[in-house]
Formats: sequence, structure tokens, C-alpha cells
Amino acid sequence: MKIGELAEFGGVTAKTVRYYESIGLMAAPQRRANGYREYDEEALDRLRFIRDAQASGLSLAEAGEILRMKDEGESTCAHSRALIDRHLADIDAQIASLLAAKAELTSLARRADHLDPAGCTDPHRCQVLGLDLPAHSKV
Amino acid sequence: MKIGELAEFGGVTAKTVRYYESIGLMAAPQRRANGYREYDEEALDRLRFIRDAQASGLSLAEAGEILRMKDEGESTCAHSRALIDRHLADIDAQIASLLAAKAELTSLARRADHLDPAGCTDPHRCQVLGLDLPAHSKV
DNA sequence: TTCATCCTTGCATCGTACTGGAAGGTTTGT
DNA sequence: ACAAACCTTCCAGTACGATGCAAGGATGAA
Repeated sequence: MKIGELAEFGGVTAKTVRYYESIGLMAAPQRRANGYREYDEEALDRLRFIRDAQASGLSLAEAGEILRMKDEGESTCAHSRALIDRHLADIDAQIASLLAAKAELTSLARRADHLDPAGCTDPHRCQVLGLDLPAHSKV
Repeated sequence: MKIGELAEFGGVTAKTVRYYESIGLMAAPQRRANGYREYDEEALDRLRFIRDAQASGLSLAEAGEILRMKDEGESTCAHSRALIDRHLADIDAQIASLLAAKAELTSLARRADHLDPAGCTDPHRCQVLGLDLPAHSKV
């Protein structure tokens, strides 16, 4: 398949795929006679793995380490185990922290529910999303 | 307390606290006669909230929105609710994705356990963490 | 007193992960 | 035939969240 198709199936842009290739995360694929990149299913699996890893808070470099582990057969020595264990610990910590945040946001939401929303009729009251941080911020 | 103390209690650097002030996330505090910033417990609470929010995957801008919501009494109108609900949905999605990643990493770890680690005596076999991505990557 | 350690400001730089745009070639549909 | 949509390379720019450093002033202990 062509890069645009791969990108669409993988949920990224073609640009991103080329970027991943440029940093060594995706192998340079075969080229068609016209110079177009030609990808197979394996490339799609790899791309999806990268997105999954990323969605779990791993950096691209970390996703790359794990992929290289797979690529190199199963040379899973102490180093590799340490890497995996570290990420598992990270993930557990992240889950715990997300649950805490969820509780916090839920209580904020509950408080919102119990308050009279009448004030919202005045547009000047509802500026929570007015985004007036002085510098950088742009939400 | 002084900025360094605040920073230490909050688990960040003084530099970061000044940065938060510069983007409007932390209010500019009182100054001592000598120009030093003087913080109270409330500032520490706020700083900790920011770290918690951040640990949960919220951006600083998003943490700022929630803090402003609190600051402005409870002007929790539909907009605010939408913001909170969106983050709750995000958090649920993140938790799901972390659990998936955990399963993936766990199976990788199990595979590692079941393989003979004898190969590790050869230093050339254990290059998983050798980090030889062509460009940017530096882990 | 001296020295380390803290504080001040301000500007520059960094890493991560893209994203945009120029300038051009190819494919596909009508 | 021709336009829209897709592909190529390369270089520049963006956003976020800091971090580094310079140059100077303040504090605290030996």
C-alpha cells in the first residue's frame, strides 16, 4: 500500500510516517518504479504498535527500543527486562494518577451540578474558557 | 516560604515556579523587602494541584482552566461542564489505553522470562539498549 | 570577612513530536 | 486533456514545558 493508505489505516498522516522513517522508527520501505514508498501489513502493525505505545505514555524513542527488542529476535537479557519493568511500573503509576485525577474532576463536576446554573444566562459570567493567560497559552 | 522551599515541597524547581508565574498559572506573590517572593500554603496547594493535573495528562493550559474555574467561585456553566466531561472522557480513554499497553508489555516480559538468558553473557547479543537510531534519538 | 548558597531578571536554548510549505513529479477520474 | 489528489525531497517553523546561563544582589554560617 502507499504511504497515504498506510497513514490512514494507522491513524496518522503521511508526513508523520516519513518522520518516523527519518528517525529510524519505521524501516525505509521498498519503492515502486515511480519512487513511491510501498508498505506491507507488517509496516501497518508496526505503525499501530507505535501509536499504542505512544498512547500509553511511552516516547517514540522508548517505543523504538521495544521494537528493536522484537526485531532482534528475543535477546531479552537483564537490560531489556529492566526496561520493561520500568515501563510497567511507570504505567501503574500513571494509572494510579489518572484515577486520582478522575476522582478530582468528578468531584468538581458534581459540585457544578449542584450549583444553580442560572448565572450562565449572563455571558460575562461564563468566561471559564475565555483563555486569557498572558503568554503562550492557546487552548 | 521562599521560592526554593516552595519548589522543593512541590517537587519542582524554583525556575519552574517562576515559569508558572510567567504564564499566569501561579499568581505573582507578595515580595519581601529584599525582593524575594514570599509564598503561603495556598500557593503550595496550587502548585501541587498543577503537578497532579499534569501527572494525569492535562496540559498546563488545561490545569489553568480548572484553577480559574475554582478561582472564580463556582461559575460552573455548561462550558465548564463540557470541559470537565471532556477531560473525564480523555482520562477514561487513557486508562483503557494504559491497560492495553500494560498487557502488551506484560506479555513481552513473560516471553523474556521464558527464554534462556544464557546468551546475555556475550556482550554483542545484548545490544537492545544500544541506542543507534540514526537521527535525533538520544535515550 | 569570606564563601557557599540562595535570590533577582532576562534572554537563549533544548527535546519531543510533529507540521507547513515550496517545488516538482505521478496517478486517477471525467 | 486536464484538474484534483497524491507522491517526492528538503528545509523551516511550531507548541509545550521547561532549562541554562549571565550578571548581579542577599543571606547565613565558620
